[in-house]
Amino acid sequence: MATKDPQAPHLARLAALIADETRAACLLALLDGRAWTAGELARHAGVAASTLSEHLGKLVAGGLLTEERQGRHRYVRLADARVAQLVEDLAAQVTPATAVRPRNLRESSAGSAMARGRTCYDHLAGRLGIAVTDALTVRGLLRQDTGFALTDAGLGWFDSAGIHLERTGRRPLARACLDWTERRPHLAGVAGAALCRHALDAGWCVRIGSERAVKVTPSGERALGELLGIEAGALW
Amino acid sequence: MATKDPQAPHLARLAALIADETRAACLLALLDGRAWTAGELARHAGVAASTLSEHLGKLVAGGLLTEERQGRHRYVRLADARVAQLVEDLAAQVTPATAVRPRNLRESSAGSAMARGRTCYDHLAGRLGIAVTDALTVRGLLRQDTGFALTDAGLGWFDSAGIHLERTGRRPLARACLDWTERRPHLAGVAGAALCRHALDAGWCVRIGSERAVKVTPSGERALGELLGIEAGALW
DNA sequence: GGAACCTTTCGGTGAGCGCCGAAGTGTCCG
DNA sequence: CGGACACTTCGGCGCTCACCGAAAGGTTCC
Repeated sequence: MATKDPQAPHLARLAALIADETRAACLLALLDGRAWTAGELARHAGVAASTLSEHLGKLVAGGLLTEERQGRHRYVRLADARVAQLVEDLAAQVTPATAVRPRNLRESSAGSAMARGRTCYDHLAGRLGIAVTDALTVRGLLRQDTGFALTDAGLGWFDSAGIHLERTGRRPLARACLDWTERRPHLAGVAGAALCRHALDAGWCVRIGSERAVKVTPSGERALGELLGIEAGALW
Repeated sequence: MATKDPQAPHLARLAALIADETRAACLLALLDGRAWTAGELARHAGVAASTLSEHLGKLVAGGLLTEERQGRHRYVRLADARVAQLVEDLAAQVTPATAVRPRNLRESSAGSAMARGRTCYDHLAGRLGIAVTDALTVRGLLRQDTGFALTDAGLGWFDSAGIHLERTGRRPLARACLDWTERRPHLAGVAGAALCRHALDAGWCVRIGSERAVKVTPSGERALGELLGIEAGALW
């Protein structure tokens, strides 16, 4: 019959971009939301620079990455929030099935820093992200029982905290993103991104090293306690 | 360095399952939410039965499909709503980039029936799905401006319409699913599934042939008009 | 201009995988 | 019991693609 859905080739091509271990490692690394150079990614993935260059060509051509050339460097980042969401969703689908266990102390401590707090593209994740999401929920600022949306009180909270929510085109104000360490949804979307940016700008938390992991500062603990009633214990 | 994210191999393996055109065609066909036999899928995809058998083995082993043997038939369906969502999300990512245009009259009329109304795994999609979602929104039953969630009035509406919403484990009551013909979100999740099931049970709409497409019946037009104020014109 | 550096292009190699047809297993039905 | 049917297993073929090293193209800095 060979009817086949006309979407099938396109779907397969998109999945094929992610179906290579080296490219997958690049996409996961780029989930930190920042731009990496081709060389950094090559070292991270453990392949020759020439090999990685070809991979980047495919990912850019496929629309998953955007590039920005600066001098002799090629900076590359995830194309947009939709791509980030896609990679997150795929990663979340995979984690429950085959639990990722650390094999040595180094991985273990790096893993626990990631589990404590990290960025997930442009919003907060890990126990930190969950703590914030839960605090918003119990205070009636975020509604999770019938879906996932900010309440009117929630809009007011962002306003009074001085965090501006730009109602841009298609991106939803609030969206659930499945946390792959906590296995529960945390806040993403415009509000999640704005909150994360504010947290970094205001020094509530800082990045650890050059990875995705973040840690809460003393002033951040104070701010989260005052604004959301989060106790320091919830962040460990 | 060869550090690499430990998730990378798993992510790549999952994507590889979808990265084959024949398997992608199967997954898209199975988006109708029903169980297909191996033979049906082989004919649909245009490959030998032996080839398809191997594909099904991989998809089942990978957790994307579940199988149910009945006599000499092997029935197979999407494993759960999460898998369906994943396939939908990938398909939605692909469609905007390369617009799928019908090439002949047959595809075109089949396409327009699909565009008018169809099921998307277990909920309504196409102009029908959008019309329902919009009607819920303008009546204050569904909130889309700050996320995507039913309102308290919305819970009451479902109750008074006699549609029971089972608050099961992890699945959200309401979730946005991007419609790939309308390019806008429609209602998915527990509420979307319950509404679709009720619409089929109550004869509001019926399936066309053996595909995903559905059409609204005269009694369905009446019911949608009375319960949600949807005019018949919005369904064409 | 020359040296160091990042990236890209190119040829060649090897492994993986989708495909088929033929043969085998199991089920249903007359 | 025997034939039709649905599916699976197996061997073999051919293509795709990730990988590398060597060489070339640009950029920056001295």
